[in-house]
Amino acid sequence: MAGAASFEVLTPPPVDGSTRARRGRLTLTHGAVETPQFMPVGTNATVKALDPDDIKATGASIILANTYHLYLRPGHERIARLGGLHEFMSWDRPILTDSGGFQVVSLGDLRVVDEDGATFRSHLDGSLHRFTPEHAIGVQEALGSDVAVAFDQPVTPSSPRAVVAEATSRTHRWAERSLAAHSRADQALFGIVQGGLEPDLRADSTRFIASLPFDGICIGGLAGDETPEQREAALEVAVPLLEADPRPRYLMGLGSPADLLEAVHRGVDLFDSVLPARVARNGQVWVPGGRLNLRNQRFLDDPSPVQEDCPCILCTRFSRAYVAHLFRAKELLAYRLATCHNLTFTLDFMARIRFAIEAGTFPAVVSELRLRAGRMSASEVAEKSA
RNA sequence: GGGUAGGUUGAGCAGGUGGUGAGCUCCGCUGACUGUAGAUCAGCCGUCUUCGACUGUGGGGGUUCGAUUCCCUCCCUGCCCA
Repeated sequence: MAGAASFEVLTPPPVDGSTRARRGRLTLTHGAVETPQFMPVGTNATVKALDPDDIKATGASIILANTYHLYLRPGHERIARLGGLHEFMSWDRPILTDSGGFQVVSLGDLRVVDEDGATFRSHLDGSLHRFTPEHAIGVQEALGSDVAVAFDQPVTPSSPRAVVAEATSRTHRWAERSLAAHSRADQALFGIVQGGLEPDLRADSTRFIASLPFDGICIGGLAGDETPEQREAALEVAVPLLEADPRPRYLMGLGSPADLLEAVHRGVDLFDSVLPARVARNGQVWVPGGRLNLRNQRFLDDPSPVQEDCPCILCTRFSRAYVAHLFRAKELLAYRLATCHNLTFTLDFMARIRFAIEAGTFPAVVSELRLRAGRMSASEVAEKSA
């Protein structure tokens, strides 16, 4: 193992099997991350609309940046010359870089995958760029993130079994190459499990990735077009195989409070997603029990805060009416305020989860947390807990 | 007063020189968003009994089988000249 990360389970799951939720601490070069934890996404070395003080105020202890985007612009070598990613973006806490693997699926027609790597046509100017596992690791070492991630080939969860099988086995070969290419001693390296929604492929992939000396295990290829039930089933295949594994489990790409809760319940430690920030920029905010669309007419005359007990700048200083006005006027402050709120809500939700795990009350309060997250209706929660 | 260009669904426009104008962009309404090609996208946006029907091109009148189009008249607006 690279040795740049240590993970300690502070509160293991209860022996009665009522939950796999666990409380841990991941220590990285730039600081400790209390788990379960959510990582806001800052693809272009910025969490859109926020400055570093804003990000800290949300409670974030680690953020995610993107290898592919920063390679294209402004260039990883330039960032290295300028002192590395932390210095460049003035963020002194941990950073995890995604390898660019996600762009293999998200860029769709702009890329071609072969055994050696992926060729992208830049979404910025159409130029051609080649990503291999070795290159993705080299770029991440230049960026100097706390955690680098192996280059993988995710596929849409609903893909045919043959497609999933091929991408998964290729991801395994790329995992070994990523490990072999990695040399930076102050940077951890996580490997990525694939396997789609096929239980046997998911299990095989989990065993294979776990057999390699990574510092953490990413569960990839989800947060796509699968249903929550399918996703949870995939987790119930993968996580038990990692039960005795000493490393953190990171479910890539999840997002909504309800999804985070269900995944923690099934043993996941780390998350990232653009969802809270994107939803915020598009005018909607999370509140206990659901979400509000601030562009709705009814908020124009609403003097109340978005959420009574929220410590964020939006809720403590402004009314729903004000931010509703800002969204209509397309004022830049709207995006900042709403993003601050949704990230604060998400990170506060994770803090509540951690508190409950520590207190040993997590199984007892899952229903209450589901209600807060807004996935189930009040009656559904009552029914489930009855 | 004379000349001239115009008056199209909340706003701004397109189109239409005799054969059924509901087309665009804003605005407005609602929804979606999950390892960010996203401060984006989608649906709706005259009325109704909504797989359809009706109404609508400044007002009134005329010609015609049929008028947004041609004729008369009036009203309103911009610009130019007095």
